[in-house]
Amino acid sequence: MIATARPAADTGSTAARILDAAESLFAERGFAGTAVRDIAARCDLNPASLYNHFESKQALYEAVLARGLAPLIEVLRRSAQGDPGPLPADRMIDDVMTLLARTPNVPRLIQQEAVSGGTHLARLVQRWIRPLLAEGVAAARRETAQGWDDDEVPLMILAWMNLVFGPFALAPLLAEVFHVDPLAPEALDRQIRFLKKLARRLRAPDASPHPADPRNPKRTPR
Amino acid sequence: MIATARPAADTGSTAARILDAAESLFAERGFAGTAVRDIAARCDLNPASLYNHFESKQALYEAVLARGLAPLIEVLRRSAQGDPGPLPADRMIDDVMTLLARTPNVPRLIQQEAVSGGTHLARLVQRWIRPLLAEGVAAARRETAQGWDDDEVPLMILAWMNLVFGPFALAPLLAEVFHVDPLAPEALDRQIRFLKKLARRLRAPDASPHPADPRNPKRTPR
Amino acid sequence: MIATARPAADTGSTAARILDAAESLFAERGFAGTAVRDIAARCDLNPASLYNHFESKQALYEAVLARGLAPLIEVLRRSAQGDPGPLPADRMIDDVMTLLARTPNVPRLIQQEAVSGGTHLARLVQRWIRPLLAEGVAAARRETAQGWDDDEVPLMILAWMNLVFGPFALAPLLAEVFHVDPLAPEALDRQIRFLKKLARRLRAPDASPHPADPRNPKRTPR
Amino acid sequence: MIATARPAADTGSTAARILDAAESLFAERGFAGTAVRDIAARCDLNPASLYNHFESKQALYEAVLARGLAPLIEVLRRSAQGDPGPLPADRMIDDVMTLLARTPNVPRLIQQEAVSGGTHLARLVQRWIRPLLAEGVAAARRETAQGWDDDEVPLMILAWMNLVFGPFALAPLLAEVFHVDPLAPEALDRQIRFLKKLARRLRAPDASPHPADPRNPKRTPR
DNA sequence: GATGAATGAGGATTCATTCAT
DNA sequence: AATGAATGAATCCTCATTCAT
Repeated sequence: MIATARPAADTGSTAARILDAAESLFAERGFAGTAVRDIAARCDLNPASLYNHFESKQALYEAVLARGLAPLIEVLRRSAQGDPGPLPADRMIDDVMTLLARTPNVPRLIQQEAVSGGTHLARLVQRWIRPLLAEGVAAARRETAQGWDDDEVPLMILAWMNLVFGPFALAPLLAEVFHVDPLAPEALDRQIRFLKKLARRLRAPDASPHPADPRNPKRTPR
Repeated sequence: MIATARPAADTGSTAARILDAAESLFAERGFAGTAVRDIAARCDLNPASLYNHFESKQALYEAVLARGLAPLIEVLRRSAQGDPGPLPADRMIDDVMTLLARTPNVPRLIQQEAVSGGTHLARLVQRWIRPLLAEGVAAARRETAQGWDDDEVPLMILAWMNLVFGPFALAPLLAEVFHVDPLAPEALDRQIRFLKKLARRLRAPDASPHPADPRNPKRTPR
Repeated sequence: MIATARPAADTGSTAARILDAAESLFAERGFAGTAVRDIAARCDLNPASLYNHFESKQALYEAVLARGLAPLIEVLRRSAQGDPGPLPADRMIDDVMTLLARTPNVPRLIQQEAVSGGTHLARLVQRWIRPLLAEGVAAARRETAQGWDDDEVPLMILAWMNLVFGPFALAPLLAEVFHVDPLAPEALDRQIRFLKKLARRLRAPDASPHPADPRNPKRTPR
Repeated sequence: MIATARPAADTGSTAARILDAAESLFAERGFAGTAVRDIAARCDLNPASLYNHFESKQALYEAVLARGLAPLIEVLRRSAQGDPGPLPADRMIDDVMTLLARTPNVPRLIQQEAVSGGTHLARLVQRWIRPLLAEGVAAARRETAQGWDDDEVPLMILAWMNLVFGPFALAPLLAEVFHVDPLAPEALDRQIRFLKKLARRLRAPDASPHPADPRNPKRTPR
């Protein structure tokens, strides 16, 4: 099993309890795979009651996205706008990963939507992904400017999006493969350190790849 | 819309036509979101006919996975076992990306499953992901040995998995954001070149641009 | 058509209305032959509504059996435990037949199950038939002790089971053959009198069968 | 499990194999509960092939009934018409039971139909039950004439029908209850002896154990 | 005579949603 | 705000049957 975070807040309003239940289920099973009845069951509610708080399954889904994505954008914005400091990328990694550690369902929700390309996607992109990417572009330009062409920036953004979201989105798979919880604090710490190291290397100019490649000295022809 | 490849197969056997239709739909909408009726409609078949070829929706789904993943593992294996040559990672990137360009649904299928953590996941991992990772580990160890600790290897594998699958899996999102088909040949070429450059940099020692860099840069109080 | 009794119950709760509809249909057509949709139609309900009251067709079927068989067992028990009196069998026949006259579907349900030997049978036997037979055995032993061996008791029980249930279970056939309703009060009265007479004869020692057997001893002329 | 008889004849024509498979399945599960596909599977045939031999499921069902019932009527007729002998009922019991022992599915088929009262019933009655009863009436009149009123004859016929068919029809139930095969030779022998004893007693005048017996013995107040 | 593939009708059940209470 | 009951649409799947091979 995977740590699901956001544990105590659920004792709040009914709407919040519903959002929590819905978030985890949507993250697990996607929109189509989640039954309203199951959301209701998870917060000890009659399915009908749910409609006192949200107009429809669709509306609930969008509320879940909004609640999950707003803080992410906010963090990105603040992280990008703050005092650049010596290592802006490092701080951004820290900030974003720290946030995602508390809302690990968010990357899964995005991934689900991104893969699906359903009707929601256009809206998702318009309302959330674009602002999110805008922040990313600014940061990326500043950070990885060394040795990267302009038309490589989108690829770099996409790469970082995958590098950052991936470990969260694939958490169920990783848990199954390695039998450890990839969302445990120490695992996340390791991931953060790894990402920083990675960022450092990407910032560097290329290593002269194989000057006199000791690894495979004599290219034996076949 | 996104290029879906495998166009000519439609003229093949009925079973192949069903697999094609199912693959694209499962990739788009996931298992739960795909209706058997829609699969049938997409290959001009009565839903009942489908059951002459596959025992159930579940069995069809697994056949889709098998057909999609077997070549991927095969390519990885061959790419890893072949003559290493001077730049094994480059060749692997070439091989894998070339294959995925022809079967762009496969990464989406994996991503869908990986995120969901459903009942299928355990089987998927056991039968497909583990062999796939095994090949990856071998390659990664050889390639990225310079300057990476042993316990960073799994993270590196995961990172590459995300870097390689990501552009395919998120193709719908990218198409929505950039209004270009990320699976078009030139886009893929650019992606391949980008990944190779990335691999080269990761192979290099750190640029260590900030020699006196303490571990945690979050000094600046907010 | 055959009188189906239990007419007023329709005004009862929805669950009771469903049970009534299901009982008559299961009795008529058996479990497999009965469509949920038909049950729903018979009580002016949407098929889906039915699932608000019973978990499945199977569960509904079992509820029907329970409702029908519990009173039968109860009557048998009371009839057996009561003051034996001079003619216990007669009273038992009265009691059981009177009950069955009000729930004529019950013998048909049992017969359907008994003949089929399906999956339900084992449960039916365990929960209902065994207790039912237990009462029967006690009664039979007391009643028909005269002139019957111990190992004939099970056969006697079975015989009476057939004699008592048969007229109800075969009611549709009898109606078709004789063009009268075998469940009409006067028909049932005649049946009860017949069974009592039969019981009386079975209690007697054998008639010296054919003392000086001319083919047909005393052809009492008609 | 219950002995199903008719073992070797199946090596005959395909049609006979189909009839055998259909007979046992119809007896087990009734008409509605039996799938053509299952009949086909039981005789290692493609469902489509079945239609080379029978026009429809319905036609197959009727062929099964015809094949099963014709011998029964024939035996009854012969048994009734033959030299009456000293104990005509005994010989009839012998004949019928011996036949049914070889075709134990027949009583189950009749019972299934008789209970159901379906569309087939009318035809079944017209073509098979009436002739069958006609023979029965003749025999019954001759045999049990002593001490039975005219209007009791139908009841007597029905009673005997239940007594004779019951043990076969309820075989699955009996097997479940007593954990013995009620169709085993020794069980059938016992049954035959029991029926003969029963017939003898029914032929006798009442034991009239309670000379001053009021109609309703339920005197004892509770 | 046998079969694989195809199909319209119907099977039970689940779905999101509504509404009176 | 909460719920039990109701429902039309849709779910996956099975059915008896047909037909070209």
